[in-house]
Amino acid sequence: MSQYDSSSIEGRWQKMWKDEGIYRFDPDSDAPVFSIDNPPRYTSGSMHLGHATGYSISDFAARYKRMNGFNVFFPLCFDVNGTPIEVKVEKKHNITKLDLPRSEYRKLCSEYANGFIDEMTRDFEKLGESMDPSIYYQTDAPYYRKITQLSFVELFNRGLVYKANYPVNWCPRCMTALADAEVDYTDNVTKLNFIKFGIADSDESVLIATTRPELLCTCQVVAVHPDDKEKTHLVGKELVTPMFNKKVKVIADEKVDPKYGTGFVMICTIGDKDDLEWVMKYHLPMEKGIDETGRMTEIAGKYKGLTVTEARAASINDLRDLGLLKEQKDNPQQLSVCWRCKTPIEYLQVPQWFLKTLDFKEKVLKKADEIDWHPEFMKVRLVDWVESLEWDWVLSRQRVFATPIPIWECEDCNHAVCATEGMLYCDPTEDKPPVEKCPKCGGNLIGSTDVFDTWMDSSGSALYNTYWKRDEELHKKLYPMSMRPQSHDIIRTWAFYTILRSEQMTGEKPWDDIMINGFIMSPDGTPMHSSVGNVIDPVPILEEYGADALRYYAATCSLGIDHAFREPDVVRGRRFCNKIFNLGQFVSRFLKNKPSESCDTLRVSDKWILSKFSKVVKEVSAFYDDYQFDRVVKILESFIWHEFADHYVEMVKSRDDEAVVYTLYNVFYGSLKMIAPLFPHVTEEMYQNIFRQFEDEKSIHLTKWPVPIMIDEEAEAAGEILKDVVAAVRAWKSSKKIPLNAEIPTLEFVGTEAALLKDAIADISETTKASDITVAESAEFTEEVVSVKPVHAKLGPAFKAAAKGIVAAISEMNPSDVAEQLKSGKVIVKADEVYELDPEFFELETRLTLDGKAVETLQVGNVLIVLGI
RNA sequence: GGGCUCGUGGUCUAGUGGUUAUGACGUCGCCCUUACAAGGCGAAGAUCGCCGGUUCAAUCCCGGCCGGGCCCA
Repeated sequence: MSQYDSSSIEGRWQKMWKDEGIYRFDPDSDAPVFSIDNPPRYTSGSMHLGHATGYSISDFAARYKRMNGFNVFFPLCFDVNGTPIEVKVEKKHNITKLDLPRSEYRKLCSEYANGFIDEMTRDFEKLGESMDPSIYYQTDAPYYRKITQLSFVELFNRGLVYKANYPVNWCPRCMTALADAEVDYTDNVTKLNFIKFGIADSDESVLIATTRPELLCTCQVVAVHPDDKEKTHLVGKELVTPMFNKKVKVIADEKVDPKYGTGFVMICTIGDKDDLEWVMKYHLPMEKGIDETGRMTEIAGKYKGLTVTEARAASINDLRDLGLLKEQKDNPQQLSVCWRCKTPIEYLQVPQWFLKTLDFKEKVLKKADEIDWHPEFMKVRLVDWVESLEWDWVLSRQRVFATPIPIWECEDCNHAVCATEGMLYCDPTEDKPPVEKCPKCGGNLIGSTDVFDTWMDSSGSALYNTYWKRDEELHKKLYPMSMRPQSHDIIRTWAFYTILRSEQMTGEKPWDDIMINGFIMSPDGTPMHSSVGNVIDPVPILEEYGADALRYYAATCSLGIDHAFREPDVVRGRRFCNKIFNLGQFVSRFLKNKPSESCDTLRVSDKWILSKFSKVVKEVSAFYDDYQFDRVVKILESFIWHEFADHYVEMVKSRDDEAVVYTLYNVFYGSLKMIAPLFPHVTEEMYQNIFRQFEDEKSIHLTKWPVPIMIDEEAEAAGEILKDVVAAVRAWKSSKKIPLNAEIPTLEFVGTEAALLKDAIADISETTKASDITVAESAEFTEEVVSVKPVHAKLGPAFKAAAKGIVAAISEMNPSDVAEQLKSGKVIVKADEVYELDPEFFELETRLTLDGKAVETLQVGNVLIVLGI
C-alpha cells in the first residue's frame, strides 16, 4: 500500500463482500432483528444522484445495526410495475396498449424493465450498499403480486371494497384512461364566457363566468367565497341554469377566488380538478355529460352527439341569441392534453373499485402516533393529509402492466365474484373464475381487465417482507419491521397507504421507525430536471472520487430537508478517506503485535485521547441510533482528523512504548469501526492491512461495535492544556521561522492549571524538543487582570430589568478595581442604584507577566509558557 | 391558495433564549514537520432574509412580509 486510490480499493472489497456473502439475513438466528422496509428501486433506467444518497443513508443504518449484533434484514429489491414503464415501452415500439394483446404488451414491458435490473444491481454494489440478495424481490413477480391480491381478497370479503363512478383523465381520441403522468400541458387561450343565471323565484339574475358553457347541462351547484359580501345573501338560495332551467343551490366555499370572473363558480360534473374536489366534498351527483368518444350525452339535450368543441360553439351561439351571453374575454389557461396525440383530455366518469379509507382515519392516525418519526415534524404532513381526506381510495386503474384485480363480473347483473385465496396469484383476463356462472343470476362471468393502483402493490412491502401469509412463524418474529426509509414527497402515498393497509391486515403499525430524507437538488438549489438540463450523473463522481467520498456527502445531508448537491463536500470526503488511509500507514508501524487487554503505564496524553474516544463512542452511537448521520460524520471527522491525527499522533511520534501501542491500536481500530458504516471500503482496506492479522473476523463489517474504554475527566483537562501548549509552542516556532523539529533549551510553565502538566513532561519534551522543562505553580510573576466580564446568564435571571444597567456599569469599571474588591467577596456596582454583587456574577480574564527578563512568553488559558531563547 | 419546511462570512453549512455564533470550500500569509502538500499552522471575512412582538436578554420563541423546496388524491 502506498497512495490512497479509491478505484483500486473499492472494487476489490466489493467483490470480496459479494463472494463471501457477508450481508445475509439469517431467518434461524436468535439475534434481535433490525429490518428495513427498503424502497424497491424503480426499474426505469440509470441511477440518479438522489438514489445514490438515499440508499446510502439506509445503508448506514444497516451496517451500524449489523455491527451492534442485529440480524439485519435489508432486501435488494426492485419496483417493476406501472405507467412510466408502459409509456417508455409505447414510445420505444411506437405502439399503444390497444395495438396488441394484453399478454404480449405485458411481456414487452416486463422485458424492458427487467433489462435494467443487472445494471441497477451493479450500481448498488458500486456504491457499497449492503443490500441482501438472499431476500431479493421484485414487485411484478407472482410471489409479490400474490400478496397484493391476497390482501385485496380479504378486504373484499370484509365488505370494504365497493364500486362507484369516479372521473379519470380520458383521451377521447385514444379512447383510453390516462395516468396523471401521461397528461401534458400546453398554453392555450380560451374564452371566458359571462352567462346570465336567473335567481329562482325572482326576476333578478347574476352573471357567471365559465370556460365550459357546454357543461351547463351538468351544473350541480354554484359557489361563492364566504367573505364576498355582495354575494353571500344568495347563499342557500337557488339559481336557474340558462337553457336547461335546472335549479341549483348557491353555496359558500373558501376555495372560490372572488377575483376570478364574476366571483361565482359554476360547478359541473365534471370540468376540471376543482370540480372534482367540490363534487367529493359536497357529495354532488355525478351526471355524465361527455362520453368515451368525447361526444355529448343525452343529458345535453339538443347538443347530444356533438363533440365537445362543437357543443361549446353551439351553446355560445344559442346563449348569444337568447341574450344570455353578456360578454366574452380572452382567458389564458394551461390545457391538459394527451401526451401522445395532444388531444385535450376530459374528466370522464367510469366505474372504479374503491377501498373504504375514510372509516380508517382514526386508526391510521393512532398507528402514526405509535411510529417514531425521524424527523418528528414529518408526521404533521401525514396527519394533515389524513385529516383532509374527503373520499375513499380509488384502487383500480385501466392499465395493463400491473397487478390484475382478481374479480369476475356477471355480464347480465354486474354481480362481482372475487377470487378465492387458494387461486392466487391469478389473472382474470386469462384464468377461470372460482365458479362457472354468476351465483345470483347464472349469467356469464367476465374477468376484469382493471389493475391495481401501483400504491396497492407498494404499500404491501411491509407485509411481504415479513412473510405475511407465507410463513406465520417468521411473520410473528419480523412484524412490525424496524424502519422505513423514504423521501418526503411520498408521505401521503407510500407511507400513508402502507400504514393503512398494514393496519387493515394486522391491526398493528408496519414499522417502529420511519426515516425521511430530503431531495438532492442541483448545485444552485433548484430541482434537477432533465428538461432544465441540470441533472447530475453520479457515475462520473463515483469514478473520480470513489463511493466512500460520495457516501460522505450523503452522510452530511441532514434528514427531512432538501440539499443542493455540493461537490466540494465529496472532495472533502475523499480527503477524509485519504487522511484515514495515511493515518493507517503511519499507525501500522507501531502495531507489530496486538497489545494486551489493559495497560497500566498510560501517560496523560494516552488517557486524554482514550477518554475522548470513549465519549465519542457514546455520542456517535446515540446519533446513529437516531439516524442523525450528519452529526455522526461531524463528530468523527473532528475526532479522527483533528484530535487523533493532528494532536495525539503528532504528540507520540517519537514513542515506542507499550502504552502508545495500546492506545493507537484501540483508538484507531475503534475509530475505523465507527466510521465503517459510512466508509465501508477504506475502512475494510485498513482492517485487512493492519488488524486482520490480530483479529478473527474476515471483514471489518462483521466486527463488534466499539465500547468506551475509560472516562478520565482529569486526564482530559490536562490533555487539553497539553494539546494547547504543544500547539502554541509549535505556532511560536512557526512564527519565528524556527523549524518545528529544532531543539529549544528551556520551557517553564506557570499558573494554577500548570500543575496538570506535571505528568505530561515527557509528552511535551518529545513534542517540542525542549530539553529542560519545569512547572511552577507560583513564581515571581505578576498576575494582571486584563478584563472583567459580567456573567449574563446569572445577572439576567437575578436582576431582570436592572441587569442591563448593571452590565453597562460593570463595563465602565476598572478591571483591577473589580479584582481588588473581589478578594473581599463583594463588588460594589453603581447603576440605577447601588448593588453589592457576589463573585459568581463576574468572570476574570488574567494574564501572567514577567518583567525585565530576556524570555518569550505565551499565554494558553491561564498557563504562562516561558520559553528560553 | 392551504399544510410542512428552509433562508447564518464570497459560496455552502452546524448550532443555541444568556461570554468572542460551528465548520468546510474559496482567499491571503507561513511551513517539505520521522503517514498525508489530496497535508500542517495562522489570518481576514457574518447587521444570523426583512419588519414587528414576547422577554431583563432573540440568530433561536410568536406574528406578518419577501424568497426557495415538497405535497395537495
